[in-house]
Amino acid sequence: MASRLENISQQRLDKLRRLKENGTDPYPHRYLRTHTTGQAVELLKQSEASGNNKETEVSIAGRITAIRSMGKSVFADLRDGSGKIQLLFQDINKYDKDQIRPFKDLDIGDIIGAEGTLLRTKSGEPTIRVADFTLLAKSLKPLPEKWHGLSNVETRYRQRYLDLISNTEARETFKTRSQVITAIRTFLNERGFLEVETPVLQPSVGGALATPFTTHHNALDRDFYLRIALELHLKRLIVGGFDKVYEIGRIFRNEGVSTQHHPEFTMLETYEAYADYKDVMAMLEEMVYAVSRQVLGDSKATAGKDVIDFKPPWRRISLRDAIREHSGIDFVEFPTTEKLVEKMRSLDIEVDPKKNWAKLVDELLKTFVRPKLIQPTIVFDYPIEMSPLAKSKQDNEQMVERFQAHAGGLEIANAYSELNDPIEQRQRFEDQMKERLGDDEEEWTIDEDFLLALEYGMPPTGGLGVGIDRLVMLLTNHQAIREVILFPQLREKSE
RNA sequence: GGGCCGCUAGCUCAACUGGCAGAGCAGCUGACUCUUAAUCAGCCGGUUGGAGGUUCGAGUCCUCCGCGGCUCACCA
Repeated sequence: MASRLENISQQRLDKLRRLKENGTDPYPHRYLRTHTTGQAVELLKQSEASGNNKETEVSIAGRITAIRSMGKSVFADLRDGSGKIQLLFQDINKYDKDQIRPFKDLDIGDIIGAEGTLLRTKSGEPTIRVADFTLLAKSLKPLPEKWHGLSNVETRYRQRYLDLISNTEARETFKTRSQVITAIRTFLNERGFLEVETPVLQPSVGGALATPFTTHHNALDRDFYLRIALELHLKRLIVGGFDKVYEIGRIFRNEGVSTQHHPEFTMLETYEAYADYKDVMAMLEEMVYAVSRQVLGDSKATAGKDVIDFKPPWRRISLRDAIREHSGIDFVEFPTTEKLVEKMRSLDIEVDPKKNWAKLVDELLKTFVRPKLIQPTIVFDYPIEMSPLAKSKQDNEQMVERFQAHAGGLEIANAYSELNDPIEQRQRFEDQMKERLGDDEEEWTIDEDFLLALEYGMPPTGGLGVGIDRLVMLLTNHQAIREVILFPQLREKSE
């Protein structure tokens, strides 16, 4: 027995065959439209405002999303990238004979071009009275339900095009995402930053502590890693004399997937010579504020039950004070792993015995502090163990000039005064490798070329990393990173 | 990887403590010249994610598997 989908597809294939037999090309090459639907609606408003009673002729093109047949008159909704407009096929019997057959074979989902005159129906709907139309692409599959749209999460991700056709909210989210990136580029370009592109395939990974993806280059017969950060190459460019650089690029981390993590995501990193982390704080505030106003038209964004206001200045609190405030633990009083573990256990906090002191501090931040940071908050001054690429504070060798910005309970930015002492940098890399991989230097992957670059001299520099996906989540009120990634990674579905 | 939840027509959803798998939309046929979730009449449409099991009888209970969601773990 044929399924319903097979029936529908067969019917549409029959229509396709009929159209071809009658000389209609169901997939022609181009169509000359004079207006988008949005422009057509605007044009109608203008001519109404000017009292111009002459009927304006337009041609538009898009997908038919609804058909309402009234007998001799038929209404249809047509949507393009700018919006939608209603079509009126009035007294279809008056159409040319060779148009009637194609008209009868039109389906919801087909893409057509239509020309005609603008009018407003008595219920006020902007409409084009269609004089002639052209089939531009025959659709062979039924669209999701018109009223509820497509709600199955898995299908929305696997067939994002259906999500975009059916769900206004999805369209808006990804338009916003695009606008956010444009606004960031505008902001940075106006400040004299140079946008650059650096390698995705790298012989050694650095700039973050994350598990990389590995791949293989056949001709060179060697393995490469997909980058886990942009940092080390951008700082080479600072060495090279580009004083302000940025990159907006995809990075890859071979780690767990969650509502806040995705194996490939988009990072903005900026580096500015002769600046320090305080300059970066100010720039970040201004940038997010500018982006919010440009994209949302407001400094405030709704995030679940909260309203986040990005207007500077943001609250600033040291990591030590933040953890003390929210967990009651002053980590300065517990300067060793043993003492900190003891203190945490005394407060009934479960402690992973594999974690070192820095990781425990990080856990305190993630568990007790971050979820509370709804309004934009800059948490600054981190222990040196957590930050191998950051410059230590002048008055305290154990702390570095680093901050993370949080909003809506998410970490949205990480920044520091860049360590530019090549000897100290090498030492920090080696300490880090020992910590992670032990004394077996064969296992270490240290970016020697980066260290070499530092030896030529890098100016004092302020660096910044912003998770674009998370920023977009905040600005579009989404709680899952997959909602702001067009084609999220999913397991293959076997038949 | 662990825990919990989910998967029924193309889409959105029903189906009591195990008892004939149903509706709306979409589609097809017909009526209707300003409709807009059009309306009205009729019709078509199912491997209930997959494989086993229990039972007279399984969408429903059990086991295994697949995919997804949430959550924990992981995560600079």
